[in-house]
Amino acid sequence: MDCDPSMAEDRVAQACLLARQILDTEGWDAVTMRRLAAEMGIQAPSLYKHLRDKDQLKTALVAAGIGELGEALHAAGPDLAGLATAYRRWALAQPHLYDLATSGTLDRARLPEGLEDHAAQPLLDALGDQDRARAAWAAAHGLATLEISGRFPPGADIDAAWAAMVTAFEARPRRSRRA
Amino acid sequence: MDCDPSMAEDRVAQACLLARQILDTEGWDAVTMRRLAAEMGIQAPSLYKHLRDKDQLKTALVAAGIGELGEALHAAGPDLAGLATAYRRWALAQPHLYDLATSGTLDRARLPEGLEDHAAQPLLDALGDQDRARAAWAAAHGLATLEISGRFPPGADIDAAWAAMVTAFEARPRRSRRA
DNA sequence: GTCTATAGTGGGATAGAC
DNA sequence: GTCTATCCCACTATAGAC
Repeated sequence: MDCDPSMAEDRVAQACLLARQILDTEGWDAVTMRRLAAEMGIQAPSLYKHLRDKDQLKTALVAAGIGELGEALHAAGPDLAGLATAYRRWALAQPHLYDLATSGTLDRARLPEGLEDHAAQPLLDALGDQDRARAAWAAAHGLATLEISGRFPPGADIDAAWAAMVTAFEARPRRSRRA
Repeated sequence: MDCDPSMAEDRVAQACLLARQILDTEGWDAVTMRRLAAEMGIQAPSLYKHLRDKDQLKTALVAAGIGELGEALHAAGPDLAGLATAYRRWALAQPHLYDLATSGTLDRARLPEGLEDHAAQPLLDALGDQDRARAAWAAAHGLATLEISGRFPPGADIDAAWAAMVTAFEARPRRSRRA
């Protein structure tokens, strides 16, 4: 299942797009089957003729989020500073989808094969090896989530924190990267 | 309000300790007013003679979490590697409390004054300036949350990712730290 | 494919008697 | 400070008629 707008006459795609809309503006808790149905002009139980359960919807949104974030990174160019900016910008532009896609457990079996790897590829290319790439990904994720949830203290210079993260990971590690 | 065990005859402290216990073993969703009351041997409505609402309980647990994490960092010694290890160990030892204390919005007005600053002090000392300290804190937070929620791919070397983070932040930045 | 009706579950919180 | 009785809310999901 996906949320392709081109097939919006399909009830499934319609529900998915609507869910995305509600998610973006009000968060996942606001996405209920009753509300989806109401806004589609049908009764809630009728949704279950099209969707197996609510989790199917969630999975589709998570996949869309990971995919879009990956596209943003692929479009950003190879240097770490640009990747960080792209990552941050995408996360802040749709904070609820970012949270949904990156928090909590992930049922990899229900996601498209290779989706995560493809999204992470630009970071791997920029950092040189898996371990540094994972550390940098985690750093970006930490900064993004803390910024989204307003966890930095009121006067904090968040731009500078992102810049410090980029600086830290730009320096080559002591031992040369694996051949 | 706090969760001091020494005053466990107090209903408030009793509820708080019990909540902590349930949180640690089953997560925040398992902490319900009904269940707390049941395990205390009273009826749910009676809880509201002692607690204003459920959020009061949550705030106390969040404060306890931040405080304990801070203690772990203060006990760890000054070097970044040791701090990272202490951070990771504490987070993994009580993942549910860690999540509760670090995810979602934080109502600073209801937290003890200076609690966060005190907890963050060791990182500030180790990193030299606020921006690097915030970046490193975010990196540790990202690694911890991703590890707790099982977000790293099955074969990932998580130890190595933590080590790469420490290495990245150990190098001094290009410009000398502010005098 | 839609409807009505409803099951089943869970939650937070309040009123008022004792 | 405890109780009983309840209210309110919300949700996912199913059964069966049309």
